[in-house]
Amino acid sequence: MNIGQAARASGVSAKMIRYYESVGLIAAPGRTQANYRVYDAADVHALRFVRRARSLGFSLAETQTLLGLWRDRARASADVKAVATQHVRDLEAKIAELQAMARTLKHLAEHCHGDGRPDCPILDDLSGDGCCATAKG
Amino acid sequence: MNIGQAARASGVSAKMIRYYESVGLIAAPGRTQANYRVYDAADVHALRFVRRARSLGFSLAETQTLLGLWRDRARASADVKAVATQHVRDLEAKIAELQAMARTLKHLAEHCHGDGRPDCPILDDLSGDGCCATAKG
DNA sequence: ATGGGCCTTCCCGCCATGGCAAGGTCAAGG
DNA sequence: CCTTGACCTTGCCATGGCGGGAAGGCCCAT
Repeated sequence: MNIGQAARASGVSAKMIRYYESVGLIAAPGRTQANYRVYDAADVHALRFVRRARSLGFSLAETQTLLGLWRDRARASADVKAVATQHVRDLEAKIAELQAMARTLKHLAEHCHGDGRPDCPILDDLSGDGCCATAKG
Repeated sequence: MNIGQAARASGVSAKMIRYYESVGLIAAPGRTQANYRVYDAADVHALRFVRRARSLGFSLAETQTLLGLWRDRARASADVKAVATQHVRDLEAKIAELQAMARTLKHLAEHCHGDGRPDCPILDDLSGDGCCATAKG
């Protein structure tokens, strides 16, 4: 199986497969005499694992850890759970951060006329003038 | 006012001030004979504006737009509001994406024993095996 | 033998920022 | 005057995950 077929079978682009190999996330596969990479079903399975982990927002480093645990039949599920719950905490921290931005901005936008006049509480807030309707915090 | 003083006064690092100048976000300031950048209070005000916009998650491009509107006394507040509400939509889309990840992961983690046994629904999900049955690898 | 589709490596771009290095400048103190 | 140390200058490298593209090799069908 060439890299293109593995890419189509796994949903990971050929470019990314090479990249994952280069950073040590997946092992270097065998090569043909013409130096083409050769993949098998297990490789495709691992690539799909990576794709799914990435789609859940795990970094490549975390994905590498998970891949290691996946391959380790003697793993403790607690180790997997620790990675997952830490990532949930990271996600929730990021969500809270974005929500704070959105909340502030929505509040400011609500108080903006949104017409042809130049007066704008959004710009007032950004400029730090603290003029009329600044909603900080 | 040298760049270091402007950095301390604005909360934007000297490195970033130079970067913002290089990408055209802020205008190139005057220089001393020794080629040192010279800033005044208005520059610091603009830098604080940028810092606040960045802290609300606006990209540099959006920040540039907002800076232009800020400086344009004939602006229509509708233009500002449009940038802000679009950004709110972007933020909310990102939030929804992260929440979907967190939801899935929390669900999986809840069903993981988290003990010394190797069986783990998180890995099962990532490996695409399906839900609970296959513990073979 | 030629065309096209695949493969290879290598480099550049994104975004926003930090870090480091080599050199110039300035003010204070010995 | 000279040193010291804090500051400034430019420039390059790195991050994280990709995408794009160039230049060249390989394979298969016509």
